[in-house]
Amino acid sequence: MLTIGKLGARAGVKVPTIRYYEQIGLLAQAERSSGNQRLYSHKAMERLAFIRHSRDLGFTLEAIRDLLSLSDNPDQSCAAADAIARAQLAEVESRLARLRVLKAELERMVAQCAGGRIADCRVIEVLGDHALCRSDHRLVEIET
Amino acid sequence: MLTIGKLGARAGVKVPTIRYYEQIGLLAQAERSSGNQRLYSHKAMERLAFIRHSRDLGFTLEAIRDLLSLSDNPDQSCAAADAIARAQLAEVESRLARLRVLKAELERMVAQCAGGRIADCRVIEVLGDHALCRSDHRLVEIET
DNA sequence: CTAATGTCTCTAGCAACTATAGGTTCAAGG
DNA sequence: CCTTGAACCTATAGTTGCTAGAGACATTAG
Repeated sequence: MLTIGKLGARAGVKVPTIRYYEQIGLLAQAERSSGNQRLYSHKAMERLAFIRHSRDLGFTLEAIRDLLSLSDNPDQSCAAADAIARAQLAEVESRLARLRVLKAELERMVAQCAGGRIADCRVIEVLGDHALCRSDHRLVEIET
Repeated sequence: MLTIGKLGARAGVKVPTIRYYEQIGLLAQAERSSGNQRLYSHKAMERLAFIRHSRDLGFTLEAIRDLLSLSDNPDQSCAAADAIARAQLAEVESRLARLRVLKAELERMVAQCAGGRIADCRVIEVLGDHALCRSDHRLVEIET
């Protein structure tokens, strides 16, 4: 059995984060030692590694909660797990698209800054007037 | 003069968000009507548009605070504004790089799922075992 | 045995909003 | 002129995913 510190070191998760996961019910309440310290089995470590890995891949804790409950029922269809992963992929793709536009805009802003005074600076100008942007990186429509 | 609702509609910012910006001092306290309702000038709208646009481009409120104080003092050098934009660009580039790795990993995961039972599900399996991943996306920070 | 480290609980804080409750003001229809 | 309903007001609490701190108890190395 592992103490919480060793578990954290092994799974790459900070100790308060493990306690937080237990608090929100993502991890079951850990066994306790005679001195009331948490003790973890190898199985608990696998579960934590699963969570850690999913977080690395950008899944929300809510999605991970669903994925965990799926993996606890191995006889169900995996369509639900597949759907969660696909949704995450779509989310990542949309973020990528938006960031690419943003990067182009920032590069343009930086390239055009001639190093003069603020009054001439395109950074301020571009940020103050959306019409000066080449592309529409806005996420929400403006109502007039 | 615009009421807060019209200002929000025009600038594409929700009403509580505008009040929040005032509360944290990003916007000055608005003038009030005889009935104590906030009233905004065209100038206030430009400032809000500047904030909105900067948020769209991924600047934090702290960076925006700096940019605003720069644009309020137009006779300074624009080196500071340029530095903020450059830092933002570097941040965006690193986020892009990380998201590209995630996307590849998610695509691989989803593509391998044969659609059977959870017990055979590649998605669950990969999430549980980082060694099945092609890239070490774990070394990068989680912010996406 | 003692000192250092690890662990415990509890509370509060972070960004950047968003939501709710309970009240006031304003503009338009009858 | 009056009423209705939308828009406004304040204040507080909730969101996500942790992180930090305080003060007390447990364990371990020397």
